[in-house]
Amino acid sequence: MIDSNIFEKILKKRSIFKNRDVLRHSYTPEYLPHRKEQIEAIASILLPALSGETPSNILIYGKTGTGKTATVKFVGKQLEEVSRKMNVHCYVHYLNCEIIDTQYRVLATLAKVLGKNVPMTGWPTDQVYDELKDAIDKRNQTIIIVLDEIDKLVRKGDDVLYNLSRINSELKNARVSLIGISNDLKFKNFLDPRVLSSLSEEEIIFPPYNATQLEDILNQRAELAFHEGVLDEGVIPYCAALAAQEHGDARKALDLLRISGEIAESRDDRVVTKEHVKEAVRKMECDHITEAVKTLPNQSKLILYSMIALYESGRRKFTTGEVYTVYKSLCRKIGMEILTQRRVSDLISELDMLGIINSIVISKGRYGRTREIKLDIPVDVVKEVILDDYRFEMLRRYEGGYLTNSSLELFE
DNA sequence: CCTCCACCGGAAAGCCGGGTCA
DNA sequence: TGACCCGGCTTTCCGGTGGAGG
Repeated sequence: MIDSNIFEKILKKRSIFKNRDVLRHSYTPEYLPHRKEQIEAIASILLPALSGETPSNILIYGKTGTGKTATVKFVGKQLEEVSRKMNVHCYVHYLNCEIIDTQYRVLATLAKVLGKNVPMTGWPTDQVYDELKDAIDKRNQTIIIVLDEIDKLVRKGDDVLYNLSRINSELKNARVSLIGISNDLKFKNFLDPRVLSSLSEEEIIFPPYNATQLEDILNQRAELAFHEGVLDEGVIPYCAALAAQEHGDARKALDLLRISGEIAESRDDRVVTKEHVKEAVRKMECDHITEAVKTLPNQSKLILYSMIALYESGRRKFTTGEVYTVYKSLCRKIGMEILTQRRVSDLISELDMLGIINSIVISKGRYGRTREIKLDIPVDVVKEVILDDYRFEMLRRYEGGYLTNSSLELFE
């Protein structure tokens, strides 16, 4: 065929996405479907900011992908817009505490944003605090500080929250109010009661989206993200249904849609179908597991590897004891320290919690009570991930032979 | 109905690296 | 700087247990 005009080829390839960034979580859309109630609630709490009063602090809860961050950013943007028109000094500063995760960094970052020159390390904390106070108080303004993933901050002590929550009493001209966002309801328990009561003057809960709501969200984004007609009908409801089954996680739904599109694109398909979505689900699961396995501690990796060894010798179910015997012999072969069975048992339950393996405690009557372990993961992928670790390089030498010699006969 | 297997899983103490404070 | 503390990981010890087989 001579239809090999290079531009035509590229154009064809481009035919799926109009703008794929719309499907990323960093994107804040023009309007947020099904969050009217929360938007209005936040807006009415922040309203006093426009008339020079201090808005109440807000604590926001909700699982991942329920639109907390997007909503807050959205309302914040609108507030800044109006205040500019009204000639009021009112600013919203957003911090993600997963990245900025210590008292010092929070204060320093804020001070920097407000135009102070504070080094990111080195100063005593209270000096930074004073600088920050100074920066805030230099004119009549309202500063709203958004602390996303605030639970991450609390784990390392709640001094910042304590300081920030009473900063108002030390200011003459300016006002500060806080918005904390968390997906962990339990984090309140770790908080000093005084901080908690000041922080949670208002509480707003973001419920998970249901399938129909997710569908609306996806439709809205898909219109911007995809060229017309590339989505097979049923793709969006399918993605929505899958995500709704989990936690009503919009982030997941969007990921699903984007990855489906990417898969279709990479195969030069013109239309995204349900099949692509199914493929995307598989890919996401696989990526998730690979990631989890990569970050596993060494001992857990070796335990998992022992299970894979058993699996490859044809076994589909195994007990703690069997895994332990194989594990011990592998430890000896590669000269790793051998943990006790008690500990290994704990590590096995950890693997179970992570969803890498499936285990249940069953009783086999006379033959004891034990955990029955099953692997339902892409074994060869996981195996490669483990062997990729340089510390397990030497395991490759035993490939295929590890069970025939010493360990297998142990449980004959 | 009792036994007894092969492990479960709680409690507590030890070890270790890192951080804090006088 | 050394005494001390903290939290995570691991070991030790041990009581507990569902159900096949007698």
